[in-house]
Amino acid sequence: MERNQTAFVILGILAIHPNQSGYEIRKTVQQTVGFFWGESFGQIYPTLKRLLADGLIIPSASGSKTRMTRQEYSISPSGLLRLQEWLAVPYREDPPRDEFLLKLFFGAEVAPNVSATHIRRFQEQNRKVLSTLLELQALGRARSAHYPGFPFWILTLNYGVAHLRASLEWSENALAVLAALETPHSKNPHSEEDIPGKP
Amino acid sequence: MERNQTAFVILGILAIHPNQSGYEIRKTVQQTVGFFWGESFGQIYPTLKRLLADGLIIPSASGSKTRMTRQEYSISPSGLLRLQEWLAVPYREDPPRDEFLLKLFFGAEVAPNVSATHIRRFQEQNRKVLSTLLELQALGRARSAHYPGFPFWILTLNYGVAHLRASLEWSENALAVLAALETPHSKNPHSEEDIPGKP
DNA sequence: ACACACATGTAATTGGTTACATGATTTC
DNA sequence: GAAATCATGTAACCAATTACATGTGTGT
Repeated sequence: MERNQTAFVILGILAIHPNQSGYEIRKTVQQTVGFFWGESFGQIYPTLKRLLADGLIIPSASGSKTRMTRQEYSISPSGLLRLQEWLAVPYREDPPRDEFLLKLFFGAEVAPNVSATHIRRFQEQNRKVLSTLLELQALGRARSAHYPGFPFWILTLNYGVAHLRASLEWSENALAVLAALETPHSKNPHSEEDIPGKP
Repeated sequence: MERNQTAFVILGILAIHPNQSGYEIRKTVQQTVGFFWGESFGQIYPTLKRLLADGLIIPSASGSKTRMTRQEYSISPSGLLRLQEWLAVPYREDPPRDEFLLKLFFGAEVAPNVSATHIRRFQEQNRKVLSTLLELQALGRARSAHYPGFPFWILTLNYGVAHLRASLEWSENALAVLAALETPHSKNPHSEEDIPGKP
């Protein structure tokens, strides 16, 4: 019945790195799985309470870092079991919704330049994320290679990198197609561009 | 202020192909943008009513197909304007949430085989979708090449195909990595259980 | 003194799925 | 006459975001 995925993100993060506060958990999420998963405080804090009530996490006194008002948590044995249970269940694929592709799909209703603008933004965004992932990869190899989770982290990073590269390659071609749409072959004496469409 | 994306999907679909009922719209959505966008009846029918009340779509008598109880709609001039307006606005990127990657990321908490099972399922699923997209591509070239939207439809299909191929390539490698994890550095059947790399 | 990051929480809203309820038409 | 598909809607529920509210510690 458990649909609240936030609970499992928290459990998983605490399994890797215990003694974290809600604030820290969120930061960790952003820094590790951020490129394919997001969590908001409005979700984290209530879930933390529920996990505590269910005995899946346990409070741990803030040992050292700061003496600020904060509550740290660690995963409990039953929490780990719960996490492992969930990990064994087939992932559910939620209906994808990609607004970028949707706007592109309806591109014929507006000037080609509108779609080109979306694609250029998409390109920039992907380049940015790609560079941070590559940094993460380098950093990870230097810092986390001894963790048991390391091979899995690299796998997800590779996935991200592969998809970002596919996106970037695709967008080069897409921009070329749109440019050809804007300059129809007959009107312009200087243009001999043939449309990319590779077989 | 308009956050309800369903409205724009409907508008866009009706712009391409008028005189469709709610039922048909959903089918069209599935058959065209289905691989990156989903809509449920619970969302479509109320939205249809709202669009009608706002004058963005107009009822059209069911002309021919069947004489069943149904209401067909077409996009109105103001609806088309509204759609074009929306298309010009930068797409918003919703926080991605990929449960498959999340489970893989936490893979060290369970036996490698658990993750391998997820990946194999992922692989199968991707292969299926890839083959339907390739079919769609062929069908599209035969049937819809004369539509003004055609180049844009092809673009989104190409995007899908590129990503699915990236996923499939990645998963081959991922399975190899996991297999290597299960059999620690031993190509030799007579290998002794040796050091799991602790410096 | 001020800004910024740390830190925790609640309330309102919403976008969306799922299940429920109902019935007509076609096809085997 | 049973099953599948066509067809329309509502109600319950829920996960999640956003905005709001409040306060502490650190560095400049």
